Amino acid sequence: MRGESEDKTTEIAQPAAPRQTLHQPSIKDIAKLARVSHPTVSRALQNSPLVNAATAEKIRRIAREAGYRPSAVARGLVTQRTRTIGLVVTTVADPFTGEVVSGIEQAASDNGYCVYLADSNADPEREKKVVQAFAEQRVDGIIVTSSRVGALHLPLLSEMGVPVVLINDQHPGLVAHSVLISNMDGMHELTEYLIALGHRRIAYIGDQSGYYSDTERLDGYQIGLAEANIYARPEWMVHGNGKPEAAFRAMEQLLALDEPPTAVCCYNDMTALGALHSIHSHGLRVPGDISITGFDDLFLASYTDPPLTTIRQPMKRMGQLAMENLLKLMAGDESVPPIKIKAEMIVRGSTAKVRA
Amino acid sequence: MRGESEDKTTEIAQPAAPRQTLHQPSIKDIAKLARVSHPTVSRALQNSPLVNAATAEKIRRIAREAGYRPSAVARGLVTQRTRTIGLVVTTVADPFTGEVVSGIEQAASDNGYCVYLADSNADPEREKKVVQAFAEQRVDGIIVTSSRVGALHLPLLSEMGVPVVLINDQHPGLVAHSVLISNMDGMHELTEYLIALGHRRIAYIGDQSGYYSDTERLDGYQIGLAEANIYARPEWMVHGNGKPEAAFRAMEQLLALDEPPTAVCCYNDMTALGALHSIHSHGLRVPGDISITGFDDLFLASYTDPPLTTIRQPMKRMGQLAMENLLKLMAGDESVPPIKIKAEMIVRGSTAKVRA
DNA sequence: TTGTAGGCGTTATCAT
DNA sequence: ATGATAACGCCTACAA
Repeated sequence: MRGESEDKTTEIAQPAAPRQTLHQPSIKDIAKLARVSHPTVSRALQNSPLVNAATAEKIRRIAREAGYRPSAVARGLVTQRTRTIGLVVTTVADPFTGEVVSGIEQAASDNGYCVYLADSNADPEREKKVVQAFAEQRVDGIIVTSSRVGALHLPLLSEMGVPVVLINDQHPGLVAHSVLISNMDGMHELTEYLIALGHRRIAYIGDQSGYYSDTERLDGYQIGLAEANIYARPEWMVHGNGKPEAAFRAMEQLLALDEPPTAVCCYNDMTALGALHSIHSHGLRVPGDISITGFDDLFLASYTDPPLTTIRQPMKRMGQLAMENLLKLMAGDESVPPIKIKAEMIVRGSTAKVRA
Repeated sequence: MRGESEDKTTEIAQPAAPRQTLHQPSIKDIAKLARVSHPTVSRALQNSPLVNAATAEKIRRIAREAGYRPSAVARGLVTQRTRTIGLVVTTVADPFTGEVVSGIEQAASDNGYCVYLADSNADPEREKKVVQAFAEQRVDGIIVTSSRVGALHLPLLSEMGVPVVLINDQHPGLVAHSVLISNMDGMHELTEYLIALGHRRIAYIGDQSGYYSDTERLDGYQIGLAEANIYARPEWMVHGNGKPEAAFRAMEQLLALDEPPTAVCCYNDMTALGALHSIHSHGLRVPGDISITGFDDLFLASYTDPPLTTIRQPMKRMGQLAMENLLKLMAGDESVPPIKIKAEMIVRGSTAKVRA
């Protein structure tokens, strides 16, 4: 039961007490309750050693009882650091991105950062808008995942003067601090594996052309073939867009060839999903008639029929690593190296020896 | 080519120009450049009619050229509105949640709101922490999706004094403004459909017990059976946890029965995925030997083998609706009704007439 | 150990 | 139509 008449000091003509709707209490309210000055409250709440232990404890108790929450916006204004990062993705409604975001969020939260999420929908205009929004929110850093338009706005990004980390960017080379998977090695390994299984007619269903990850994976595929002295016939290399529907159509093309491939490397698991569908719809069997490989090791790669041989990307971990890199950068560490993730092949049921 | 020597007015002994690292320009910098006062800049940038059209245009031009971005944090401090919402999910790395988040983000962004994303990992402690973080960020509103712990912290939420919208909450009834799917109707429809196909031994693989959506779906299933005068044998009703692994085990139980079911209603698509796996591993066929139904209509439901008969939840749309409701609430509209989404059955290949 | 006095970058309320 | 001036809630000197 604290007294009600304690504000004698400021009692003189309080100009009709603005009668606020009793919002969150401010630091001054707590100070008044604890009969100390606001700076003391501030110090106590930050566990500063410069404040008497007993009063500090008392202040903390009072603050707790009053449900006091320091305003991050006021703090941000004075400290010029918001402890906030911006995260821009092409779309969260994508299993790969979802995992990455989850890893980032966790690492951010563990380190006292809040994350703004923005979905660009792969639309350059939208991406531009969200970056500007982040600038206005005065985020301390930015992470961009799998951007297909990143290059366009890197000037805009750098102009903000905050560190930027890119994950699997499709137009790399412009920003130093990124996290990426070794696309070439991964696809190379898959191709070698298929060749070891006796395959000779091996096709590749890619992403849209012009993207970095597709180019790298295609390289890995071509190198694999070249090393085995197999001529990579142009009609073996077709394009999808990273989603099943387009991959379905691409696979149809391959099946229509005079000599269809006995194995198909797909740009990613989603592409493999579409390819599987096409093959099944022709009454053919995987891996009996055709072997299929994916890339990513999405959750669903274990649950396709048959389960996919693929390359694992540690998506959650990649998110964490990106955030950790960003933390270092925000702390002023200049020597943050880009991170290259090693590809790991996961062999499952979608690949087998070529039919005799 | 603007002159370099134009700040005559303030040239007198600028105290050694703090030599800031040339951060973002402030409204005062723009004011100085435009030779007006900051309030005028503020007005011009808000397209206030109270400012001369010509000078307004000039100010806007200068601001643009200087790359000026008004600080949302300073604005938030004075206006007491951050145009920011908090979004707490159990995990983004879940296709269902991903879609919902995407819908929310889009609607938020379209209305000038930024969204904080927090991943509670289904951990009550974490969920509590993120809500507190949101409180400190002074978000204008909060959306919680599929919370399994929501009930625990609703007091905490309401204490913040901002509107809260729940999506498919597992402990409803405590907050008025939510978006949810008609679980019972959906599962009822599926059950009726299976019965119409001649099935009599129909099982149900649920979520963990105690959750609202599971209870409702179980109800729909039981009512469906009851209406057909089929006794729902207790051993037909088993529990998973919404994920494939647990569903696999649950399905194993069902297959071990003396009289295994000829059809199985699964709590959701993920559960159906596990059930499919189990059935296939026994050399049985879907729908030849057993019919299977899912719930959600995730992307992958079209790509299982066979594709799943299921109930569509318009996830993205639900996210949009939730955000739109929140916008109304934040605007002070008291009469925002809860939204109940109608279930829509999608018939695909995983269901067929019972074997003769 | 504590209190007083700025100031962070806006918007809002007065004047003029 | 524009300019002073005062908040907003906090932190950081500096003073006591």
